[in-house]
This record gives sequence, C-alpha cells and structure tokens, in this order.
Amino acid sequence: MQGNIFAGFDETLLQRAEALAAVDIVAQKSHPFKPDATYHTMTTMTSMTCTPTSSSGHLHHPSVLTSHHHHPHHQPTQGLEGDLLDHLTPGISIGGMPGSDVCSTASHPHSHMSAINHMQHHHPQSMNMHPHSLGSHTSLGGGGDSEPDPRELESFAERFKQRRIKLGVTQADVGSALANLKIPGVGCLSQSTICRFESLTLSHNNMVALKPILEAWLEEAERAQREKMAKPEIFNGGDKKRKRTSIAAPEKRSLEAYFAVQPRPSSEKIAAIAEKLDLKKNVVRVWFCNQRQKQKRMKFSATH
DNA sequence: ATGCATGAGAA
DNA sequence: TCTCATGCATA
Repeated sequence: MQGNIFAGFDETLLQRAEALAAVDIVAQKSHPFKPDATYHTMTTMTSMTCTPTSSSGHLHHPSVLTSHHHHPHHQPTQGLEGDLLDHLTPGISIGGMPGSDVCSTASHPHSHMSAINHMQHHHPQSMNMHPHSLGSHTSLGGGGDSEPDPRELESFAERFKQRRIKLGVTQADVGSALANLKIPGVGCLSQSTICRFESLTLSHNNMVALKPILEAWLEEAERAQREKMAKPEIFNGGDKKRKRTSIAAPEKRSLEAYFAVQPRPSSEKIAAIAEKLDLKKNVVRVWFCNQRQKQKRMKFSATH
C-alpha cells in the first residue's frame, strides 16, 4: 500500500496536500508581490566578486573530507595552493582574546581552500550508512581514521564544546584557526560547521571525518594557551553578500504538505509547485533537497 | 542556531 | 539530477 498512493499521485494529491496546508492560512494569501523576499544587504562591493542578481557563480569550493569505506587508496587529488590569507599568527591564533566575547564576525574576503579528500558513495534511495567499517583502512593519504562509535562522537562533541569555551574561543575562531594547523588537505571551516559539529547535526560520516581534525586543534590550542598565546590580530573587514531567500510561513506549510506526500517530486512537479506558490523553481528544488537532508539527519539522530 | 544556497561527485 | 558537505546570511 504505497504503490497506489504514489501511482495516483497527481494534481489531486497535490491539491489535497495543499488544501490540508491551507486550512490554516485561508484568509491570508493575497500578496501583491511574490513571497520570495530576498534580502540583500549590499555593503561594499568594491570588487567584482560576484553578481548579486544574475546567477553568476561565486567561487568557493567546498571539499569534502569524508573518508570511510573500504578501499584502497586514494589520495588527495587536490593540490591545495597556498592560501594567501595566512595572516594568522604563527603557532595558533585561536582567536585568542579571552575577553573578546562571542561572535566575532570575522569576515574573510575570500577563498578558503579546503582540499580534503572526498570519498563517498551511497545509494540514492536506500542509503546505508554503515558506521562500522573498521578494520582495514589506515591508508588514507593524509586522512585520519575514524571510529564508528556514535557514542564516542557524542561525548567528544560535548567535551569539545566545553573545552573550547574554556579556552575562550568562539566557533568561528575555531573554524579559521583550523587552517593554521596545516593539516594536509584541511583548510578552515565555518562557524556553522563547528556549531553543527557540536550539536551533532551533521551526518555521521561528516562527524567522523571532522573529529580528528577538531581534536587536533583542541590539543594545539590547549598547548598554545599553556605556553603563551594571545596576540592581537588585525582582521580586515571584507565584503560579500549573498542573499537568503525567505520562504513565508504559508508557503512553507504547503511545501511541507507536499513533502509529506512526495519527498522527491519530479522536475515537473517542482515546477508546478513553484508556480502554485509563486516561488522560483530553483528555490523549491533546493528546499526539497534541504528538507531531505534534514529528514535524514533527524532519522539518524532519532535512531541514536 | 538555522534557513536557504552552492558545488563537486556519483548515479 | 540527486546527495552530501559546507557556507553565508539571518533570526
């Protein structure tokens, strides 16, 4: 009893779903403009970094560092070029300044080269994250190993956060200080990622991959603090603004309703939904992608 | 802390 | 195209 549900999936169901979602938002739907409110906050765009309106690309490049799984070897195919913004002090500049409170919006003007190795493979529909594939690896060219213990991860994340705070370092500081560790293939990470690591809101594989790195940083940081540390740093403010589309609550509810019926709508379906909700197709597509990721994480953490 | 977005790699 | 790892922008 599942075949017919999706088999008969059609406008009917979509409308059904939307109707369900609409019961709550009945008299509140007529907006003269598109609900797609994109906030820009252009500051100083002195450089020709990227185009705000047009869909030009920005240049970042995330590199994954998932290592895991059986297999021979693969080496960091990424050459990683020397980052020019190594203005960070020698040793480890762990954001120091214990008195500098939280959230130091350190804005780096550009490029973060994180060349980590990426190696993952899963199946699109029946993904299987086998946490334990220990036994025979250790041949990663620069990667550390990982333990498949979800328990260890949890406690580590917690310890990490506590010790980090003890050091008076913010999540953002940790992220940028990571580059100073000069671990092959490891660049800096964002505050978001550090935060998600601490709150265990990353995929298991991601957590496993990041653990050794953060662990290394922690040791360095504590060592550095012991002997010395602290050093005023001058960060220069940069600029780069991206826009974050904000999907209004009503539309969001509809999307959730659709998602409940069909988490993976076809391109046509997405287009149809987008039109109904007055959202850009891409926004809808991305929303579904993110929703799936989120659900997957929830499913996993719920199990553990 | 989280929502929406980008990009690389795998299907 | 999707998944996954990540990040910027934001609440």
